[in-house]
Amino acid sequence: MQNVAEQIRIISSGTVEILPEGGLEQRLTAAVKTGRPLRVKQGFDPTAPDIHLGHTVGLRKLKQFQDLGHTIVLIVGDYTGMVGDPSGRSATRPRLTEEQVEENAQTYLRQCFKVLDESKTEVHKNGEWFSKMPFAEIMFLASQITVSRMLERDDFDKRFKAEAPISIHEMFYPLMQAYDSVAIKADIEIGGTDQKFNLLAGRQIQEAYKQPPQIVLTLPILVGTDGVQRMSKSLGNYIGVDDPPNQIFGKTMSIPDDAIVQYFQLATDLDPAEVEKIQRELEAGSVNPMERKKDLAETLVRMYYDEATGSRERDNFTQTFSQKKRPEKVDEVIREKPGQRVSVLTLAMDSGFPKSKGEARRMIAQGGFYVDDDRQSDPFAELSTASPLFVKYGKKKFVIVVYK
RNA sequence: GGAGGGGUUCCCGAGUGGCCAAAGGGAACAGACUGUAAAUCUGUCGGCGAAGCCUUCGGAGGUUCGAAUCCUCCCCCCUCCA
Repeated sequence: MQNVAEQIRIISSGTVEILPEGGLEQRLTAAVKTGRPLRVKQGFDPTAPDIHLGHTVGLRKLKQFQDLGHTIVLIVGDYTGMVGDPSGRSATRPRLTEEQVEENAQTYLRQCFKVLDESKTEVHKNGEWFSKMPFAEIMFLASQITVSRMLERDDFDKRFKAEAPISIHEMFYPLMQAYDSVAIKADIEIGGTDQKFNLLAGRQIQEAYKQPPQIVLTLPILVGTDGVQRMSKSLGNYIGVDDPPNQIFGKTMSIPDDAIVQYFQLATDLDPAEVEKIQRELEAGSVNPMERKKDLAETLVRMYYDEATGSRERDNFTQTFSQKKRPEKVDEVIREKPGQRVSVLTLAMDSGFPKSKGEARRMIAQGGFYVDDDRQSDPFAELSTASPLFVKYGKKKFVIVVYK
């Protein structure tokens, strides 16, 4: 295990807050002295099984802990998932079946292990303890926190002031998450800044159970591809670690230029000094943001695939969108068609892209439909079906239609 | 239990008898431009066709020449009082 100062340097990089001050140093010192690694916890809801770059901010922090020899404990919130973290608009979530939870958890974990080392990760479902918890215990838990304290939590506070409904069971969410820390004897829990309240509740509940309160470490929230709202699956502005390489590359290219630096900071392993350099370049306008964004996109593809794929996607993107040439790989569809000719409109439909004929007509009318690199603006023009037709529908959709 | 408010096209949200396939915004998509699937500007944005027609405004009925708009019943959501 490395010396304490070095560990602190690594761990605290990129964090927003570490509470309480000095607590981390104490724990690490004790860990080094006794040779007992720290238990570092993070939980997740099994409701949305796809992890995206936003999640990787935390996961990459966990990986750092792991590399320093500490133990990572992931909590699958099958019971907390029944409540749903009350941050969204809907207070209650549909209850998932056990199989769904299991399936989501497996998918989720598989993706987590694109970042974390599976062999050094401990995984628990919180149903392990909550399914057996007697009511008396629940009452004890609930007695540890007051309503007014609960109302300090940002979203409760807002909803309370707005006279929006807050269900009692929602207030159990922080308590449950807190109890998870008791159950697994967490030394540290990490989460996004939005998790601060829940993380601190963990400290309080651990004390009630006569455990040393965990260190709380918060991390910045990554913005989504829209550059405004937090990255989330439900907002549809996410880049998933399971996305195919061209998607990771393309979606990254679609983030606003302003977000480039933040992505480098939070989603890649690029040295902070390098990131600063990029920031200065961009601010000074001495570099084309597109180039830096391509660097970013390539880096991300490399992280979740490999080096060759990264540079291949870069070339492919440049070729397809800057030079408007055909992409490297184009799928083929085969259609039955008697006779030698098809109308442009039929071909558009046969490409499989339009949701309706109206949409296809619009696309053609707007000049977004190409066959063999020629723009087709007349839906009734006829084309020969003798050879395969290379179809470009809009700017991102390509296919080769073969008639037989 | 009582009183009141509400359910509109992907989302938010206007519309209270015909001019409504339904304002406005967002998202999305296309085009132009460009240094990008950035930004900006313009356009499109229920379905099928040439004009026109068909389906849509929580559900089922009804009034009317005509309803998202009025009536009846039902379902769901929210707020307040108790």
